[in-house]
Amino acid sequence: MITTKDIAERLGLSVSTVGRALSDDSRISEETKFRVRQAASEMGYVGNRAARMMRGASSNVVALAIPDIRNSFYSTIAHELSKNMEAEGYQLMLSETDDDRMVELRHLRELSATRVAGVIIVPTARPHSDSVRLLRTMPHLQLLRRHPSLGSQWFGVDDREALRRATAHLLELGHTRIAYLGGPVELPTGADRLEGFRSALREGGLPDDAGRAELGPPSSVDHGRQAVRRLLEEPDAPTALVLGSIQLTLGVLEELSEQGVRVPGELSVVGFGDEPGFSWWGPGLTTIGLPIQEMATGCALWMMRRLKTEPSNDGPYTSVSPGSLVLRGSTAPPGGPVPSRPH
Amino acid sequence: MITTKDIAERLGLSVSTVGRALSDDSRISEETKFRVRQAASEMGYVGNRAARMMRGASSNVVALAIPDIRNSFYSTIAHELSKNMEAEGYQLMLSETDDDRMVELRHLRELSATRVAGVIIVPTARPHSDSVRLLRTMPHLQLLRRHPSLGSQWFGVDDREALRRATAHLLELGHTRIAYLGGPVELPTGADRLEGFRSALREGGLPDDAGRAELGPPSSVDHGRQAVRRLLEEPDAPTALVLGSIQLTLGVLEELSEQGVRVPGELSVVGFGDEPGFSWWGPGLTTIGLPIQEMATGCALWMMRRLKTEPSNDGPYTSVSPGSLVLRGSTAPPGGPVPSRPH
DNA sequence: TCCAGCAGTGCTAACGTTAGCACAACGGCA
DNA sequence: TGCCGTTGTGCTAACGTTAGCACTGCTGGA
Repeated sequence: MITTKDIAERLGLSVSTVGRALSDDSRISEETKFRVRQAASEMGYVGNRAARMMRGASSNVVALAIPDIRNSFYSTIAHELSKNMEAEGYQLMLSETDDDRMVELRHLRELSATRVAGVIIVPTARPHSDSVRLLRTMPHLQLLRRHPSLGSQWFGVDDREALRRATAHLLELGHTRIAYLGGPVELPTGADRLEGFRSALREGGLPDDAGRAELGPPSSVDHGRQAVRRLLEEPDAPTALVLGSIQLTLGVLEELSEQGVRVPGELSVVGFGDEPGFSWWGPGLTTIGLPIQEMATGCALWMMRRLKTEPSNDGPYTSVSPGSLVLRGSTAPPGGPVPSRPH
Repeated sequence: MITTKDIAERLGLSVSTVGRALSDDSRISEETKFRVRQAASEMGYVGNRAARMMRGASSNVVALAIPDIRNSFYSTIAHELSKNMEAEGYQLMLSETDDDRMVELRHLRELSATRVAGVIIVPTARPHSDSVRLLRTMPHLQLLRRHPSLGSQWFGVDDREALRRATAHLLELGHTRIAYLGGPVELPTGADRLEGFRSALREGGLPDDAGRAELGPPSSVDHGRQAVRRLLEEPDAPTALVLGSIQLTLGVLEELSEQGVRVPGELSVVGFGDEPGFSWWGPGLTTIGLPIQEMATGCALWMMRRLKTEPSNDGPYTSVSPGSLVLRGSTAPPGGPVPSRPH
């Protein structure tokens, strides 16, 4: 690797002069600057960031710690972050935790050793105490999920309200046997979504046991398939289903397609998220649309500002809207399809 | 940040001893090692990788440079890479090029400055000469697309064969007016896929102008919608359509759904890739399934081996199978649906 | 008794870059 | 002529870590 020393030797200058010429220091003559830049370019010089960091410069890397990049939820976030940060000269480190606290810890250890400038994290259900300790030593921002012992900086969706609205929509259509299928309550988002579902039922004046809630092990496509299969086999099967995760939604849709369940005739369905295929699934999936892009952009901008200015302006919690319910054909009054189909 | 010096001062030792204790040097007494480790843990010491790198250690970061992480093609690759590398203690840097050679160049400059251990890249159509120069200074591996002036290490799909098979399938069903909708020929993959389409037509004994090929600007969902709309409005509209990109496929499916085109009655369709929604689209989408996961794993293993051993064992090109055609309901003889539906 | 060998530790330099200070050469002004 | 400020450059130290070498006691054999 070419260093400033190599350039200095070739031009008969000192490393200081070369360094200053490359950083466009006003004390260096234009002629010298030109010669240095010329030589640097010819020799393919690329500054060593590790050495700069040792002189106190901070790294230009921000890490994104998420469960699984294949989840389009997270890939959208990664994309928005990357785009916004590239413009500012920052790089994105990707850490997949697989929702495993030990993997999360191993990643955070590495990130800490690399002295990343900041971390944007979707924490696991119960992060290891060392993870918490490590995170506290670096600028960090929680995304979607919020763990109490971490910093108060958080960006996310109003999960409770989102599920309340989705459930309320089904109640308005006249459903009284509604099931909810969501992720584990151990996750803050899982708990919030369940609570949104329950509060809608209460507001609708339904008895506590009217709504069935099936909460999962870590959300997965397979779990969605199995859960909906069990649900439909029960004697008093629900007439409507609300979902609380993208992965579960994907599984449920596949299973319903395969089994040929009539939607919304036999079952009304409200999905979670708005993936490419949701609009063309069966009669079109009514779903909870989330403002992922806005959230990710907000996240990126917050982090960029945080890294450029002093950490004094730490505001309180930040949250974005609960998104909006995207109405398509998969929801109707119980039993019958809608009298006059919309759209 | 805590350094070895801080630990040394607290214990009344020298930095050398502390450093050696932490790296489990055999010359240090067990008692000292214990005390050092204890103190390090208490004080929250995390080694500074930048300093280690200055002493010749290589970084533990491998970069993945891809057009867009939102494309599930690439997010699957990122996931597999991340998973395989985490096990070996490597981190993944994500660089989105947006298929823009200048963005690609900016990223490569940063990666070079960070002294990443290696780069796995899906190059843009015509990388900047500086990009080529930079890549040559680091261990790199081309993915999917292959640029001639870069190293010979490549992992990818047999695009030509994949499209040849897909087209042959339509020919076997009796179609004679087949359209191909793919990405720009400037991309090696675009050219290969088009060539596969054409060669199938030739083998089928069709005249050169039998197959219409519509090649796009950078593949996008919108372009897919518009292109298929134009195609169907033409006087001598094709009876079958083969697609050459995931994004285009998504756009085409949306448009066909909206317009209510009867598939496979009016039009037979073969998609590209196998996304979650493809199986439940209309009659089920016949599509070109790609062995993305295997490819990504192979890629990760190659890079890990390359970084651990001397770069002597550089084999020649590596390629994986062209995948397999997933037969579903969207293809049938021209005009009529299949007599006896499979499955 | 003397020295070799060993265990355990410290000193120092080096990695590449940058910032503070020093210094040389020069022109202008009193 | 002497002094000062300016311009352009060099010297040196520092960042945190590690590896080579040196040093100090101590044990054991000749």
